[in-house]
Amino acid sequence: MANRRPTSTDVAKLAGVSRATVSYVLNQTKHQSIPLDTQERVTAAAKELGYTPNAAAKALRAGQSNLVLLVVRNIPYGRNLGMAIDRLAEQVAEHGMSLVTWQSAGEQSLTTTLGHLQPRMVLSFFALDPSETRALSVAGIAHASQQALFGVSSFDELTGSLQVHHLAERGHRRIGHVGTDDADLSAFSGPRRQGVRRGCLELDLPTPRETIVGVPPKGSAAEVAEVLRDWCSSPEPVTAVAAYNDQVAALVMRAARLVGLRVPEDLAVIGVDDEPMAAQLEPPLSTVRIDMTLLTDWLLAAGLHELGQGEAPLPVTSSALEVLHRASS
Amino acid sequence: MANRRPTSTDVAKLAGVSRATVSYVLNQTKHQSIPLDTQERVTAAAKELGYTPNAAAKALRAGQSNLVLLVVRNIPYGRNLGMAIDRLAEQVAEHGMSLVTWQSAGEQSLTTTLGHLQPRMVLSFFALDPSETRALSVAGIAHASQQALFGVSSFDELTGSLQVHHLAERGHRRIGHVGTDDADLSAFSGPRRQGVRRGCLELDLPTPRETIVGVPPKGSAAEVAEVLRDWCSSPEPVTAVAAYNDQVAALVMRAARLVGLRVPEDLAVIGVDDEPMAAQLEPPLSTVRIDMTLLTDWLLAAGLHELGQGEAPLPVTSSALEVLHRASS
DNA sequence: CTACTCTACTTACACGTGCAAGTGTCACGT
DNA sequence: ACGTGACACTTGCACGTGTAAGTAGAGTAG
Repeated sequence: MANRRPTSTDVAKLAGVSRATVSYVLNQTKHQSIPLDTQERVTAAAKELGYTPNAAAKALRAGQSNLVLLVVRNIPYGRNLGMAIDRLAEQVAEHGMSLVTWQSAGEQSLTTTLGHLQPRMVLSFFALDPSETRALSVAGIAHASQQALFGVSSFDELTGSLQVHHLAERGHRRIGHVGTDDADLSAFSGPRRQGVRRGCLELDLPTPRETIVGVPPKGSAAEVAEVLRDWCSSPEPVTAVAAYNDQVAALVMRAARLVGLRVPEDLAVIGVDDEPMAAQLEPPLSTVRIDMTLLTDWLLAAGLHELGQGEAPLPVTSSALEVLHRASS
Repeated sequence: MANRRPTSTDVAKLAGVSRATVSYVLNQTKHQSIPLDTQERVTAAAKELGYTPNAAAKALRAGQSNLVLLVVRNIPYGRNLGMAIDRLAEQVAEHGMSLVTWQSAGEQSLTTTLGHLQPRMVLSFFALDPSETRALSVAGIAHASQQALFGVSSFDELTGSLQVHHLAERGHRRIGHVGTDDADLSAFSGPRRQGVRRGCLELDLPTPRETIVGVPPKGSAAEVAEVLRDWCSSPEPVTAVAAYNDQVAALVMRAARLVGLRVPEDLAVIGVDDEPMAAQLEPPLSTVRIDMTLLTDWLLAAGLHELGQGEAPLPVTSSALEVLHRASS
């Protein structure tokens, strides 16, 4: 008892009341009348001891915690996602809960963390494993993922399609897609490539040329240069490239310089993400900006709806995406 | 009982043993001998019901949780930090715990989250508020921060100093520092600027010129161009710029182009962070790479030491920093 | 004087877990 | 026949909390 954290029993003793009274005062239980001076005695005692309720005991008693877990991947997210998380944390706090983030590494299982954490709600940017989803529903944890937002064809597919539509508007017909095979990014890279294909189909453009490169620092400009040389010297040369993201797009621009292609005259380039540095490239990079706050708002609303709070949110559709036209296209 | 998650009591009933036996089997308690067939019966029952122990009850009983909280800021961290977090999560898992991340937004108080989460250990990249530190020690939560690593003069101060040393080696004497006043980054921007000053002192260089700019997209190349024009047209012109980070450095390079300064001939530029795009800029950007994994390793070791596990780690000092010389300097 | 209501509490239980201490059974040595 | 010890369990408590149900005392109405 020398140095353990104070419990509500300690507060009760100090205030000269029973533990139940302490609980009623601190939780402001409605149907229980407590005179003001007692309330003050209790709160004073709590403050003096620096009492904070034990979260584990609270959660055990309540049968649920006050935690919201946001699941992300090791993606090169920049300030955009960071700000969206801040906003999400604030909104979660307004509901009396706390937001923490879990980043899935390769072999780590979400299940273990869920066991340790026992959150009330899980939000994720991508679809979880079936086994994980099952674990969630067994445990009675609300769950919302971006996947649900657009059904099978994910949000990322739209970005690819938008890239193509933009390039086509600028008069391009033969499109190349530079994707990536990075394992962490597979949830995004597949749909984005698919979106480029779909965009070409929608606009009656020829099937896009495609290649794969590692996201920097894995991929090198030299290997991309090789591909560009091939694409642009063919009888029907590629005149525009839709890249997996801004980093790959930067790599493509650098490769173009190596090969002697001018951007955008000989080759237009567009990325995805609007990373802060994209506008500082030479030439400044056109890109598709994803409004993360719309996505996180949707995620939270969907999660709350599953908890029985609030309406089911309307689909966000394309309002979360915006093509930023800069000098590279 | 229709649809609640199974408890160890349910497992016990199904296996035809007492709850204690279940506990002994599942926790593999050493000093308790249980015949193999009973063990199998219990594990089979647990699997059949999909039993996972209730984290809250476990934490309550044990007096501590299995969670490690990593506190970060809304910083434009790229893949570097992401990979370091992955690694950290793995190491934490080896100690039977789970890692979650908390991102501090402006007004959010860490204390509330700590109350909801009750982690066993808190790791942070920067110094916490005194009130937060106090809350941690009252609650008996181990805590390690990068601040402790270098005492008052933080790690980030070294980056600034290294930038100057590199530029001086390349023959530059009049250095300019382009910092930032972004509130989220104040923990880093102050020390880095201080480091640049210290570097100049150490090498007997003139006091560096200094300016402040918003990190993109807040800051614009035009305003930086204004400053550069001033710096480079003075009788003792600035010939090299140490930028707060790569994003600001990119802004500086763009501004240089606007003013007609060639990089690196007229103006050398170096950043910090080695963001993936830095190498794709024109010219490729010199930068100071921070080895995040060394930092997170240190953090974890320090935290474990506070928990009474393992030795106190040795200071990392400068081995975590590396100047990457590219074409911009 | 009795019955009843209202206030201001207190008592007591339940949440699910880990583990110390206890219990019954059997084999073995003397 | 009688300890003795090993085995294979079970019983029961404690962790800190929220809250339903109970209660003592004061006040009020009949």
